[in-house]
Amino acid sequence: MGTHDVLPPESDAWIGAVSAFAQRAARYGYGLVSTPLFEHVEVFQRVGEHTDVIRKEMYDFADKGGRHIALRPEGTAPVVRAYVQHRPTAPWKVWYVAPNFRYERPQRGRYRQHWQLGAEVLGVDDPAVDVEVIALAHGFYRDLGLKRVQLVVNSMGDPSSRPAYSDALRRHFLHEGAQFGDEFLERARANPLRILDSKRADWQDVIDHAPQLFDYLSDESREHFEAVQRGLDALGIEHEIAPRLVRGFDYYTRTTFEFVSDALDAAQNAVGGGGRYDRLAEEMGGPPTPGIGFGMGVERILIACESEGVPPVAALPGIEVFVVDDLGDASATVILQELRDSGVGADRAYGGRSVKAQLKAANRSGARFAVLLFREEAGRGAVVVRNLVTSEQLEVPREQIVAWVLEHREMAPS
RNA sequence: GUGGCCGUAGCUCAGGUGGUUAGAGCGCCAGGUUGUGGCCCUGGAGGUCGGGGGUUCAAGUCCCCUCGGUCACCCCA
Repeated sequence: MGTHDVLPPESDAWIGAVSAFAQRAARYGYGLVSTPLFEHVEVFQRVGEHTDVIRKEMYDFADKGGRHIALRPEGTAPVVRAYVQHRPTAPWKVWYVAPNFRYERPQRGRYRQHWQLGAEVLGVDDPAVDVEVIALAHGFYRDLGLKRVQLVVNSMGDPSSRPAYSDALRRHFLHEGAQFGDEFLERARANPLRILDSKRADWQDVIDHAPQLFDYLSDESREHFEAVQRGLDALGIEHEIAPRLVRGFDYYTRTTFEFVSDALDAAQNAVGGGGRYDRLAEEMGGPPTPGIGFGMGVERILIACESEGVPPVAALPGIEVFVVDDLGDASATVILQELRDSGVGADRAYGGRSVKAQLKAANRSGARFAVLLFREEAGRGAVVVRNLVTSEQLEVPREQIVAWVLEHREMAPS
């Protein structure tokens, strides 16, 4: 099916990555937005009829009411739809973590269902927000400890400058690429920008000699792009200008960017990307509203983290105490609840197994202490505490066990 | 959508040219202490050999179909 499950303990890395992003996004004033897993297909068709995502990767179907539904293939369109629908006051700064679906053959770093972390800002045209959004993504990669992630940026121009460039490109490709067959010519006619980012070796020569987008930028777009670059420079964020970076969606205007990792193998090396989409809200029936955002693939980020040897760590309590029960009454249950209520990670074995087997489980749990409940000590109102690291053992009054653990949990390295 | 490789115990894998009860390591469970883990020793559980069909006296081993996984192309997160 091209889907996959995420199980413990690997899922700890997911919690680590998602919470790191949530923390950073919150520091920038972004709130969480959650949109449905599916939308009317029209919502996604705004991303561009000539894109692969729409042409061949849409996971769509008819529901029982005959509606044409599509599972979300990307994160921006639903967020813009929600903006148009609810009209929150600008600037609207939101982040999300959500599954995306694309009907394509899976391979390493590419899945039919994959998760994206992302952020969007609507209602602001200021290049400062372009810089902020890029800095947010950049900072997140740094939080994770990724060092082999590079930023590439480009400007797609605005609606006033794009048509002239598009025409020039089309003329170039139709003239120089006649030998490449129908697919090339069709793309050249319909959307010549789509050819620019092709990785096909036999097309490269013609692409290399294509007209440059920079030569067609309007003054406004040029100034905007330069302001973005100045902002990145001021933050010390290294970036490379990639004149042929056009990205996979047709809605982009002006700033586009992509983060690539050389820790990932060749083709699937993008760990995040995004750009400005100043016309999208209007195309969805809302007021003219500039917007910018990005999406990052969680699975790819985790592959990159693994490759760089920096797996994200979840800030969650581990098991500190393991209760070994030789009484068979409710004592273990009560002590466990007291410990857990007090903020202590505590676990037990089930099924009335032998003390030996329970201690084996205690050892496996990683707990530093075992609390053993025996009839003899219980008779004088006490329990046995065993340090599983040092094998030291002592008796502690039953009613003092939680206090004892709270007092000793920070001590002794385990 | 196109192409390559692969599918044997929970995991990683052995199982020349088809031939009696399909194996190993790790993991799991139990015992070696009457109430005690990690090391060690002993034993045990666990497998429709992905599924279906076919060839054959006989198939995990050959053929076909199918499902699944994986990698690559296109392109992207």
